[in-house]
Amino acid sequence: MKKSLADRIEEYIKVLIARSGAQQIEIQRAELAETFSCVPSQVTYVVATRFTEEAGYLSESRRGGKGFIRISCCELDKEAARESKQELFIFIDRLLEVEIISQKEGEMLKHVISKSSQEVAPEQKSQFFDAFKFALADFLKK
Amino acid sequence: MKKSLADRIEEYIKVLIARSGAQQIEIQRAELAETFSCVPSQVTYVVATRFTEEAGYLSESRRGGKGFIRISCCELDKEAARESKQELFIFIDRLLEVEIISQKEGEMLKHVISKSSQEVAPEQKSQFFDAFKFALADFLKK
DNA sequence: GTATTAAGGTCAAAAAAGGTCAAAGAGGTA
DNA sequence: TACCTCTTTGACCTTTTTTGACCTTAATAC
Repeated sequence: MKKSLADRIEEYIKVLIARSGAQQIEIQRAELAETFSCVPSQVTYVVATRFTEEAGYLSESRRGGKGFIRISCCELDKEAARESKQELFIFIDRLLEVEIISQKEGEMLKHVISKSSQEVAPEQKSQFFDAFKFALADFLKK
Repeated sequence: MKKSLADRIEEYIKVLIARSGAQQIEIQRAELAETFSCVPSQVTYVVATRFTEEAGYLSESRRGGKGFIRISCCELDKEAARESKQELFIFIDRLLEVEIISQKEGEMLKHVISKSSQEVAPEQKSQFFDAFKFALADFLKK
């Protein structure tokens, strides 16, 4: 199969990560776009579709002067956190199925969990999600 | 990461604080600007955006002869967390009053917030509560 | 006391990134 | 062919940084 532009950019970024030794790299969106002679939003597309949390990556960015896109290849902590979060979401889905909570409540919980967990330090996320699940179960028991 | 001027000034100030041993330093705005060959207001910008209360700092200043900018690294984490949590709960109460959420939803939120926040590091609790409040507001807007 | 000088503050414009979203294109597949 | 999914593009938006002109306040000199 012929590689698409997106595929080639993805590969390039992966090489950068591998080379860096660290588990984190920073790229300039415009610069990378220049390298591949494409529009900057193409880079955004690649990062959004290929360097997802599901795929084991985390991406952050900053706009303005000396802005950047940081892609980190997450370690065990992050993997554990991902699993705990997923477990929690599955738990919520089950609560929905059996109608212990409403659709709206389920969405609300997922939303606030996702957003607020961003403020929790990586190494504590897993515990955080577990505690949330426990607290939710605990509450509903009553 | 390509550091912006603001980043470098921030770093420099943090080193000054670390070196000083004390939890308070005083800088001359013009002098610092000179060091980094930038306009003085750049220093004001850095102090205003990076050494905020939220970030655990307090800044004061005096104009005129013998003027200075004093930055103290405050130990108000706990107090801030307490306040943020209270603010969040008051927000939830208001949502209850105007019936945007149900009694059950309000209790559920408070319960999971209290329990899960126990897993969040002290210095991040305040941000966590704020983020939760924001996420909740954000969710309900939609 | 008043004038001068030596600080720091404000605010808005310009510049420098990255983000969003929808439309158009490409490639497969029933 | 019709349809669907993934990719590519571009116009427009938001955020963050940098700069500079102008304002305010405090100490000191007269």
